[in-house]
Formats: sequence, structure tokens, C-alpha cells
Amino acid sequence: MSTPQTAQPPRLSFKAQMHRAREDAIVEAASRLLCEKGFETMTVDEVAAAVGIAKASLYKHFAGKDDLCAAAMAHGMQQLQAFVHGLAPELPALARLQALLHWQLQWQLGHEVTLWLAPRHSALAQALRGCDAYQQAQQSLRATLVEWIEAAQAAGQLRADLPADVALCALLARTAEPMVALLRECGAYDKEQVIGWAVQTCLDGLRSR
Amino acid sequence: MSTPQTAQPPRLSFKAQMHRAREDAIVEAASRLLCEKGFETMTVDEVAAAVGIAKASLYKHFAGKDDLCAAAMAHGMQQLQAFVHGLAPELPALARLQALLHWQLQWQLGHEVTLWLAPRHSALAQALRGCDAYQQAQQSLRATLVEWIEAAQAAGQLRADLPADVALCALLARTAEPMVALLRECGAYDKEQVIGWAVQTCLDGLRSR
DNA sequence: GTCTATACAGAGATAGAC
DNA sequence: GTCTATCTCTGTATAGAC
Repeated sequence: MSTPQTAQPPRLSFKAQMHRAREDAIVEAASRLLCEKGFETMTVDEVAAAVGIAKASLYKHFAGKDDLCAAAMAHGMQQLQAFVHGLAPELPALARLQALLHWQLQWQLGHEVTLWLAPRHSALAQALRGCDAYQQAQQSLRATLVEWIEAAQAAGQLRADLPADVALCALLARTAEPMVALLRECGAYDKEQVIGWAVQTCLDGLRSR
Repeated sequence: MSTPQTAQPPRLSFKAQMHRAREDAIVEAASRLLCEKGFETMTVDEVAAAVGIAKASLYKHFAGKDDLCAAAMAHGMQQLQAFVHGLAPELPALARLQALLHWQLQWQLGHEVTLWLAPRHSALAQALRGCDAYQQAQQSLRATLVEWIEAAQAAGQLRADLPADVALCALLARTAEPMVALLRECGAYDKEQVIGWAVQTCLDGLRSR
């Protein structure tokens, strides 16, 4: 090694920094479009146009549409992970679950989209199965949430007759469901009110009675 | 009029019957593929192949992919309507809602798909806005369900602090959510058990406490 | 009304100059 | 690494014979 200290990665050349920055910009644009339009409807041209580069340049960074979108999903998953790990660990488990649900619904309402769960029948689903970054982030997140759920069950806050993974699926499903979007469309309700109702009707179904 | 009795529509020629039968077959095939693969992923060729006719023949019946899929959605909606109207009216309102939820989840699990709610960002959504048959069926269904919900609220079975349309959205969202599919994937649970949990965690969030 | 054959458009991916 | 120009494939829709 030419650098004296091996545990010092930030030594990136300007060129490499530029490279990384552009890659981030591409991923961010892809992530946004993926959310807005879905995998099949969005186009690589749109992503390139949004970033302001030529499509061929994009293909120097990512092997294809699948690869690009998998990276975008992994990015989103890592953001979520960051939020989860940033939650105060001294909060009761139920409060942490509630905060997570609230955050995700708010995100969904702000971005007009469903995060996190890949459409099961999309070509994207298969691409994600081959994306290690995504799979690892998802596994890690699942493990954390199962811990929280079991803690909440042990504390008598969550009904204990449900297996933890069932409760987890119920929770995740709620974050992917169209309730908040539906309500924004058909009724003239306040955003916070809509989210509040969604959180309530979800958690009340899981809470111990 | 050449026919003596005007109130006797079933006088269809054999030709017209064939026409109708083929149209039904097309709609059914389209409905299945729409469910399995989604609007953007399915192709008109597949529909034609499934029915066993040439694609050009299909275009004699329907103006385009949008039109065809709108008809398929309307068909599904009418099936749902039939189920709803067939439910015994002497059952308590909550039991009827529960039966509806159960039926839809079972359907979803059997067909591996989400019925009823059009992906909001799909091209299909716009086509549906222009489809009278679909819109009318949806409106009628909504009205019926709102009645049921209000009845259940009046009977003290459902929490009354939620506006009826909020409760309706919560219910509909549950039928579109991926919980049952998720559970089938990640856990080794029985179908009926999965549906039971889904119904429970949904309704317990809406029930009066 | 049904078929075969084809036109047309869109989008993923690549070639090759700079 | 980035660009312009192009290839190629797929999928919607139609023309025209029967």
C-alpha cells in the first residue's frame, strides 16, 4: 500500500469524487422516477434527461435498467435503515414501531408513491433478488423490526397471539397500501389527519386488548 | 319495431350469440392476464393467443388495449357487485363487511393478484376514468358499502369516531395490500390461517373498543 | 369477422468519434 | 467518460385478402 494508514478510505481523487457524485445523482433521479411512474413505465431516457447526461453515459455506470433500478431500491432501503437506527433506543418498542409507520406513511404521501415493497410481478422483483446490497439491507431491517415486535409483545403492548413475522408482514403491508392516497383523493382531509387515521387503524389491529 | 313484444331482449341471433361469447372469452382472458402480469407487462398478443384468435380479430371487438382492459376491470367489478348483492341482508352489517373482506382476500390469494384497485400511476387508471361501466359499478358499490359501515357504526360494532369514507378506504386498502402474499412467501402458513389473520388485524383496527 | 403480413413507434442497448 | 447517431427488438395497431 502506498498510503501509510490503511484504515483511511476517504482518500478519493477529484475524479473519483466526481464519478461518485454523478452516480449518486443518477441513482437519485432513478429513485424518484421509479417512485412516480413505476418500473415498467419509467424510461432510461427520462433518467438521463433528469440528470442532464446522455443515455450512453449512464450505461457506463450501470449495466442496464434492471441494475440501475436495483441500485435505486437499495438506496431507498438504506435510507430507511438509517432512520431506523437513528430512532432513540430508549423509546418503548411500540413507540418506535409507531414512529416508523408514521415516517413511512408521511414519505409515501409526500412522494405520492409506495416505497419499499417491489411489485411482485414486475421484472424489478427478479433484479432485486440478485442485488446483494438490497437483500442485505432488507434482511438487517427485518431482523431489527422482529426484535422490536417481540419486545413490544413481551411488554404486553402488542397482542402476543400473532407470530412476530405475521405482525411484521401486517405492518409492512400497511406501509405499502393505498389508503392514504385513496383518502387524499376522495376526501378533503388534512395530511396529518389521514396519516393519523392510518396509523391508528393499523396499530389498533395489532395492539393487545 | 318488427318484433311484437318490445320487452323481450333475449331474441339474439346465433351469430350475435357467438359474437357475445367470443367477446366474453376475450374479456376473461384479458382479466386473467391483467391480474397476473399487470397492465404494462401484459401484451395484446398474449390475450389473443390465450383466446385462440388472431390479434387483428381482437381489434374488431375492442378499440385498443386500454379499451380492452377497461372492459376487463369493469367485468371484475361487476362480479364483485354480484357477490355483494348476494350476501344475505339479514346478516349484521359487520358480518357482511367481514364476509366481503374474506372473499376478496381469498380471491387475491387464489389468483395471486390484487383486484379492484387500479395502479394509480398506470395508463390503465386514465382509461378507467373514461369507462362508464366501471365507474358506475364502483360508485354503486361504494354507496352500498358506506351504508353497511354506517349501519355497523350505528349498531356499535364499528368505531364511530371515523368518518364512514375513511373506514371504507381502510377496508378497501386492506384488500389491495400485499400482506397475504407476503405471508405466503416468507412463512409456511396455511391459506385459511393467513386470511384469518389478515381479516383480524384489519377489522380489529376498525372495531369499536 | 377472421386471418396473414406489415407498418409504425418506443425504448433498451451499443458503436465509434472525441 | 461523454457525446451523437444508430441498431434492434418488442409491442400496438392496421391493411388488405378471403
